[in-house]
Amino acid sequence: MSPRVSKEHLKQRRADIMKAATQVFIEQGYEHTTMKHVMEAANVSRGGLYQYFSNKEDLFEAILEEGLSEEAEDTGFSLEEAASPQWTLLMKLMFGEDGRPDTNMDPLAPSKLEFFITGRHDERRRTYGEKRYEMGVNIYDEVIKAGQETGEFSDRYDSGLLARSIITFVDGLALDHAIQPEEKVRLKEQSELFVEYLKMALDVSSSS
Amino acid sequence: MSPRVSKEHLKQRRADIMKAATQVFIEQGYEHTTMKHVMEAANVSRGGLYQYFSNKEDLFEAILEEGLSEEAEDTGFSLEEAASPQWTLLMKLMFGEDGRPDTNMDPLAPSKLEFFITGRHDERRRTYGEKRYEMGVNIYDEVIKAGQETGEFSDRYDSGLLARSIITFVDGLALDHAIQPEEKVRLKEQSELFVEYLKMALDVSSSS
Amino acid sequence: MSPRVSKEHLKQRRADIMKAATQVFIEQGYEHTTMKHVMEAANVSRGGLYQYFSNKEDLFEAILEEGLSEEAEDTGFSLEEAASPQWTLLMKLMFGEDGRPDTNMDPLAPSKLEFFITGRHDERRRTYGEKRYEMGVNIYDEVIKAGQETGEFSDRYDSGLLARSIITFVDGLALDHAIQPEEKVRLKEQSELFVEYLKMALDVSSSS
Amino acid sequence: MSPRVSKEHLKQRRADIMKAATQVFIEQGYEHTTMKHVMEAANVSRGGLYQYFSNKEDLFEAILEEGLSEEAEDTGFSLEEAASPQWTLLMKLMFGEDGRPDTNMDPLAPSKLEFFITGRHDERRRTYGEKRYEMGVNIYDEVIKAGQETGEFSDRYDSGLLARSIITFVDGLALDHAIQPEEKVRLKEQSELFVEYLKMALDVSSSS
DNA sequence: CATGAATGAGAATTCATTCAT
DNA sequence: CATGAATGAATTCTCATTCAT
Repeated sequence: MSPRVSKEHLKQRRADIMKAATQVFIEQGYEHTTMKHVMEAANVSRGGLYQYFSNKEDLFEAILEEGLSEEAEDTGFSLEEAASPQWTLLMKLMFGEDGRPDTNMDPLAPSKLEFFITGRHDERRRTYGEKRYEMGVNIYDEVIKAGQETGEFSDRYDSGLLARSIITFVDGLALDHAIQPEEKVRLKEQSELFVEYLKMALDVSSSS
Repeated sequence: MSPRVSKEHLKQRRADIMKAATQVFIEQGYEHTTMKHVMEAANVSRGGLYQYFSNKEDLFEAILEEGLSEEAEDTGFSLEEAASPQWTLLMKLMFGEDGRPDTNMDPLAPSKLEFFITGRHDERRRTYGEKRYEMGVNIYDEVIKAGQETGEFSDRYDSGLLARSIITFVDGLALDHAIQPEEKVRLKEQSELFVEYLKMALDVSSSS
Repeated sequence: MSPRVSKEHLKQRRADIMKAATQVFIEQGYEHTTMKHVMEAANVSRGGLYQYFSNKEDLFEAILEEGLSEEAEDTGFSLEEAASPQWTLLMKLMFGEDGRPDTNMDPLAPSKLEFFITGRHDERRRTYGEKRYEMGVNIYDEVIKAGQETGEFSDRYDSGLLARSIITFVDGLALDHAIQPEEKVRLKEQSELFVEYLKMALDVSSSS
Repeated sequence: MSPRVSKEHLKQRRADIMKAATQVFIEQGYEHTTMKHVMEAANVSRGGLYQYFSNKEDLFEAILEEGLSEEAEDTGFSLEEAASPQWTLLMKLMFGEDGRPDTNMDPLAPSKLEFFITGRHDERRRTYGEKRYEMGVNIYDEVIKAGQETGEFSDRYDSGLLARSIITFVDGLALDHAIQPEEKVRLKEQSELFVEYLKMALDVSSSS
């Protein structure tokens, strides 16, 4: 009656496939990745792969969701550090735990962009993309709003709009970096510049 | 046996195909457009199409180039309006002839992003993309540098970096707008906000 | 190490699977039914299913056999009602216990037709189909022959041929009904008409 | 401007493919025939085949339609032979030009049955099947009705019902013959018997 | 030059069946 | 016996590109 292979094992297998697939997506991009690539990278048979994911889209979305929940964990953590100023929070949100602009980018980002951009005419994908966009906006919006309420930030600009501009910046950077080599885009410097933009818009003192 | 069809005619035919193809690319996106779509839209036979463009990539690049030269014309025009302040020029560069943020976007932009992003692992396409990026940076760079030299702009920030941040913003906006409906992205407001960022960074007085 | 599960239990399980499978076959047809459908309907694991039936064909044949033996029981019963005229018997054979044309059809009939017709090039299936056909012919043949011998029926036509024409009619009706809605085929009326044909051919007085 | 290959050639190619496909369908049946079989039999490449027929269903329907129009031609011919009694017409309709029961059957008939029976849950196919059934009924109905009006036939039974019984018989015979060898079904004799049924039902004198 | 039929590589997906646990 | 993960053969369909006419 009990399953031959433990639930753990199943989860593990699934996770393994996703891990291998992630690598493939990073290397080949979303469109150019075929299920065969994944099969080979994950060392699964065709049928085996389809047992876990019913198609490429499904597989990719699973990877996206995973990324999301990981982020959420990280973020959740951050938000608990209650006392810290909203500005610190904002920086952590944008640049990860150390809150400093750096040279790292999510290596899957280009494929994500691909996924959403090539699927922009697909109802399902579009909706999904919008949901994600909204979530992204909301996270930043809340932090900014909080800062504006406590007076830490100027409320000269609408928090939602500022939040959107952050997303725009992040997406634009991901896009450019997907195509240009790092040194052309100047990832870190641009990030620093954008932080300056934000400081000015929020009246955050430079010393922060 | 002189050519049956004049060079003019050929040029015209080519232009017609490009025009029709542009529409198709706008509607279907780059990846999802097939040569058949183009054939039908342009009313050319398969062979005919391949006579003018040896493949889809070639066709799309021709359209890109055309767009570039048109822009260049526009820009060239602007640059001749010598006396105007660089700020005005900058705005015209970003938002077109009237120099004001608006709701319009290049309708082909999403497909362009697609083209470069799905082709990021292709040597040829990548190089081409880099060239375009560089050109974009240069145009903005020059205007900003000019403004900084005349003292119209503060030189607190590196002109190349500022130029890049404009590109990042424009690309990010195009990307988000490709996926989200206009009202979610708030195209115009974001543009206005970004202009504020720039004003602050360049010390341009708000009255401009 | 006595068997953990009683023979009874096994039989029951088998019967349950067959019952569930029958439903599936009725709803989906033979070809379109997959073992997965059956698994789910019967609440058996894949392996479990294959323990009882080594493949889809096997499973379907089991169902067919069951149907046959049930019919045989019914028929056997009928035959024991010795005194009744052969005509009554014939009608019971064709239309069930009440011996009257009606609107009911074996809901599995379409799938049976499918089974035999798609498998007509398969040696095994073909042989099986022939056996069944022969059995069907024989049953009717015997009754008609009996009637002819007692003088109840005219012997103008060969009993085997008449028997075959009954099968042809029944099969034809099943086939048409499988595809057409009842009202198009006029199941009951056609049956009544066919009974008239038979009466005429057998010289059975209309009052019967 | 003018097509390289004449329209004739095209039509010919299409006809050739259909002819080859018909053979394959006859030999393998509808379900078991794959596009690859057809490709090989017709000596077309995959793409070539799909240029003419967008899938197996489409191909088969084309063959069906062709058969229909051929029949219609034949029938049209028959109907013009005005003076002949309706009975003769009826026999020609059932058994072809010579109007006599024989041993021939449409070799594609089994596949047709397959097509409709396996597709009985498909909206499109079902509708198509119903249309064909109706057409078949109508043809017989009209002839019978005509005969009844001129008094050539008894009008004891409803012409529509008689027409249906003919279809039922024809379908039943096709079905049984698809599975049984000819000698088991006794094609010719059954046909003769059915003609007797009809004669009795229509009061057609035996000498006809 | 133009035409469009033909090609065929490749991608996705489905399912019956096996087999280690 | 039971389980269900794994397998892989088979099939459908798409499309960029070529090439004979």
